[in-house]
Amino acid sequence: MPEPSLGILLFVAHRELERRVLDGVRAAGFDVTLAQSRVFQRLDEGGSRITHLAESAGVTKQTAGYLVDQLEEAGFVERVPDPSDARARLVRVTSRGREAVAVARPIEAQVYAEWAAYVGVRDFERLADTLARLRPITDPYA
Amino acid sequence: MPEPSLGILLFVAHRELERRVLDGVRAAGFDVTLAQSRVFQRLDEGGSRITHLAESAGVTKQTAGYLVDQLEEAGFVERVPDPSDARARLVRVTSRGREAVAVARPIEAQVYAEWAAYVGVRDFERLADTLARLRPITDPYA
DNA sequence: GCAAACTAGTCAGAACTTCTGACTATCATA
DNA sequence: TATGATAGTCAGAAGTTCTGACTAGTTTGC
Repeated sequence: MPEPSLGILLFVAHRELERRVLDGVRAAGFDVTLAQSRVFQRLDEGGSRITHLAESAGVTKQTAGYLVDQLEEAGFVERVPDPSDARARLVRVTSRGREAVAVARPIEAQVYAEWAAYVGVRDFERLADTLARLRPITDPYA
Repeated sequence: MPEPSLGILLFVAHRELERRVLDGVRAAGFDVTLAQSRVFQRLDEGGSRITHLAESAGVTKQTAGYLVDQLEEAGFVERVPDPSDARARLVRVTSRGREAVAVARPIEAQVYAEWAAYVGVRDFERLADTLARLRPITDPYA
């Protein structure tokens, strides 16, 4: 058992990355909360259903619906009918949402660059690769 | 920029580990919430101050105090005076708290074993090692 | 076809978590 | 010993998430 536990290490790394990106996006004038960003991040290019977003983000569909309401009101996403199923609606990123992504990406890349410089590019890439290979068993709703 | 992003990979790995351990601890009859467990995990052997717990868990000290109240009521921790500072009190794990830890540890180890088997022991150990080396810049309150 | 079971999403209400701001008690310092 | 800093709590509000019940639309099996 490593000390500190791998759990804490995963947690603090994720929290730091999330904090940096969210701070930057907010500083650029996009008013997003942590919970909103976690749903927003998981939107697929072609749009996602609420139920899928909920599973993917690990919250109930009521919660996902509530957060999508907020994102919609802020103009970051829109709901459109799902042509393949009249019960469902697709949540899609709007152009304003894409502007926020355009701010977030370079900040994320900057953090990765700092981490890679700190532990070495090779080890950083191995870290990302191993986590990606682990994903099938860590994220059943990938 | 990897796809999916490293942020999501860190998140899902942490969430899966946390879920497994928390499910197991609850199944053993210890009624703990996610927020409580996150504070509890960060207790030092000799006891921790509320302010330190708050910084380490990334919440305000009011929130940490509130969660410690709950943990105290459930019997997992106790508050004792800090001999070195009469303003402060130390939050310490009780014997009941230690029982919960005794349930959590093997579950955690089991998850690690599964992950190591899935990606290979060497890569798993590298993952843990790289995250540990990254910690100084991901966790200023280590 | 059509009734039964299932799925997508919402509504209502409660519980939990977290925050801001203000406050008391104690400590450190000059 | 006055001044500013620190540990922690209290009060109140906001944000997040849950359980349970519900409507509308889809799929399946007879």
